[in-house]
Amino acid sequence: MSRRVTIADVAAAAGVSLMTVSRVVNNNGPVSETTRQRVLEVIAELGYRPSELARGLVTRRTRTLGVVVPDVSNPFFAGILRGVEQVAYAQNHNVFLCNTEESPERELTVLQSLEDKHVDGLILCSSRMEDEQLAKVLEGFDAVVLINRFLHGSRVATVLVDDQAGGRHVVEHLLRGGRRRIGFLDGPLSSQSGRLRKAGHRAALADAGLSYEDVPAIDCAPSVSGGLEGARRLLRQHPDIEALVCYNDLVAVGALQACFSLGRKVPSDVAITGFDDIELAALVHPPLTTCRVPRYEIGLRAARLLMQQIHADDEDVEDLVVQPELIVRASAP
Amino acid sequence: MSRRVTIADVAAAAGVSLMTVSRVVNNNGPVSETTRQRVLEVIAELGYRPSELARGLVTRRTRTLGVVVPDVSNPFFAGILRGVEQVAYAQNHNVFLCNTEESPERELTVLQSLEDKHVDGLILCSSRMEDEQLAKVLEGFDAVVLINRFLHGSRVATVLVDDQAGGRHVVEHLLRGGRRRIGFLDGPLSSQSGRLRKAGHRAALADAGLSYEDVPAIDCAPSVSGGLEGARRLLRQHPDIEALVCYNDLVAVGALQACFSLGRKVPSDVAITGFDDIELAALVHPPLTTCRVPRYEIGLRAARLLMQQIHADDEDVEDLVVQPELIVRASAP
DNA sequence: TAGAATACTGTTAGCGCTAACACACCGATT
DNA sequence: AATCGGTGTGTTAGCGCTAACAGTATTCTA
Repeated sequence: MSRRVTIADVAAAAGVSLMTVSRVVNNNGPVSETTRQRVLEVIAELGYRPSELARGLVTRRTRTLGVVVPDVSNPFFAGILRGVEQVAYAQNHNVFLCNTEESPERELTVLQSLEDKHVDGLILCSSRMEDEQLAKVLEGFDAVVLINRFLHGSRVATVLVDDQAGGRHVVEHLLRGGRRRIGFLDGPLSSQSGRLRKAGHRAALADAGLSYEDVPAIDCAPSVSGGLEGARRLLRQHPDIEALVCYNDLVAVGALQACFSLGRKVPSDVAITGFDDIELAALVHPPLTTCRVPRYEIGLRAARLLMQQIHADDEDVEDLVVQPELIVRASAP
Repeated sequence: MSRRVTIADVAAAAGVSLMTVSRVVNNNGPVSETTRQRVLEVIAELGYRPSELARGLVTRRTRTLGVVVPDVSNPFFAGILRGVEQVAYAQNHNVFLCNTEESPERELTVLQSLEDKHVDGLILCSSRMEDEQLAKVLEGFDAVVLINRFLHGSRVATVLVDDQAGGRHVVEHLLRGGRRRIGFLDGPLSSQSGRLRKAGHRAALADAGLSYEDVPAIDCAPSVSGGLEGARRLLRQHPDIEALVCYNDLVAVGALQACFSLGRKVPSDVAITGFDDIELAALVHPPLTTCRVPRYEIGLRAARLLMQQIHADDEDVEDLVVQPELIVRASAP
């Protein structure tokens, strides 16, 4: 790479001062039409492009966002990231991506490095840090949006999924289909989403005059094998189950495999529902009825919220709750 | 955000010059042990962190990489990205992610913006740009690694998948299993990977004394529906087919569905193979025999190659060919 | 026609940092 | 005693850019 063309080169070649070039480039301040044309010509000729580094140092705007996720190769976060990058691109910003790999130490490290790089804003997904430490680190940023993480006692914009409504949709759908004896594969106890979805299940049952007390329910790992084992146990303990509500699509795929190995037909013997609507959900046999969490849209809206904060003068902070959508397929028609 | 602590604040508080602080921070140049300790104390007390922006401007190193992919939400690219970020993190670099959404114009735009941001190196996946234009744009970067794209007549480091070997593995495996009458769902004609895999198929058949001429083969879209349609047509035209070799796992899933709807048992009537080993491959029924493309590892190795270039003085450029691995599952035992 | 407003351009300073050099001080060498 | 080389520190300049102010020349107002 030969030396980059600088604003000084352009100024010299066009026979004007640095500021005149700067004014043309940034399109602010008055410049006569003839001068502007001459400068633009020289710029095109030399292929001048302003250094964002130097610019950022003086303007304190880097046109740069940070996105921190546990793991990009998780389709959920990849979808969010794509949404964020879409908005960033449309507004001439670039996106730093950082994986935390679920480690709070790494999370802290990457947040600091993003601060050192002077990002204009930060989108932090599913933070695993303690409230107090998180609040402190976030002070280093001008604009922040949290996704899937509520920070108590702090005015930070937040985007959340309405898991409770999603849980309710799923159960109501099964009840409408005439299934009364419903079993639950609840996923890991530690999951906040799981607890919220469970609350939604309970509410739907209560509305239908059913109690949650004697309902067959079991925790399981949020994976295919977790669903397989869990469903086997549940179906053996409660052979009268007509439907299985699963924590997410992976668990539901496991449940599907369990039904297959136990000779239970899906959906005629047992209906199955998942959650998230990952690609896989539509591709297994039978395809899964599930609750779609609009990950791309979450990314879009979080990024828009962030850009709003970046450009706004006031400190007002908006929150957002995204509604999941019931997707009916053959596993629970 | 209150004003950041600068090196001047530290220098003043410690009663030394800026350079002494700089020397302590960067651990270069001689500093007496007592001074070093005092400076370190002040740094810790004030919470000073050097501005990467200012540093980058003068050192011409931003500790920043760019990764350009068609679409992060494609698991293949997400896996690569994760590998790259892993290496970057380990070496204190940050990663700019850019999606091109398959648009050459957008690709050009993001490449320019990465140049403007002074990235130390670039990893470009599956570039859709013309050779000539690409070569020109890449001149703006000190270090470049291309993934899944060969650039003729230019010395650019490249990481490629050995698709031909992969294609060969798959067919050889089927032949070993005694299947002689093999059908091919070749994917889109435009795919370079597809052509290479096809060459591998042909070589394996030739080695077994079989000609490729009268072999049932058909192009199809690289998707589930493409595979479904293609397999239906192929199986109807050639009812004696014992195995289907599919362009990728999605096509294979479609083929699986086609066999199911035609009442052909997999693998007893028809064996099926995919390519890529996406998550889905292990989760359908029966699970797919496929060829694993190690996307995470590709990311790792591309990033290491890039870091090597960044730190090396010479202009030497290494290439890399990654071997796909045959994964045998129930769809073609 | 004086004075003010406007349009255009230039100069200066500085964002936060480090490279390069300058300098003072020490003990060791000739 | 003069010279050398090392060690620790400071000073200066400048990376590439823009904010803020300072001119000019021109036009407008009363």
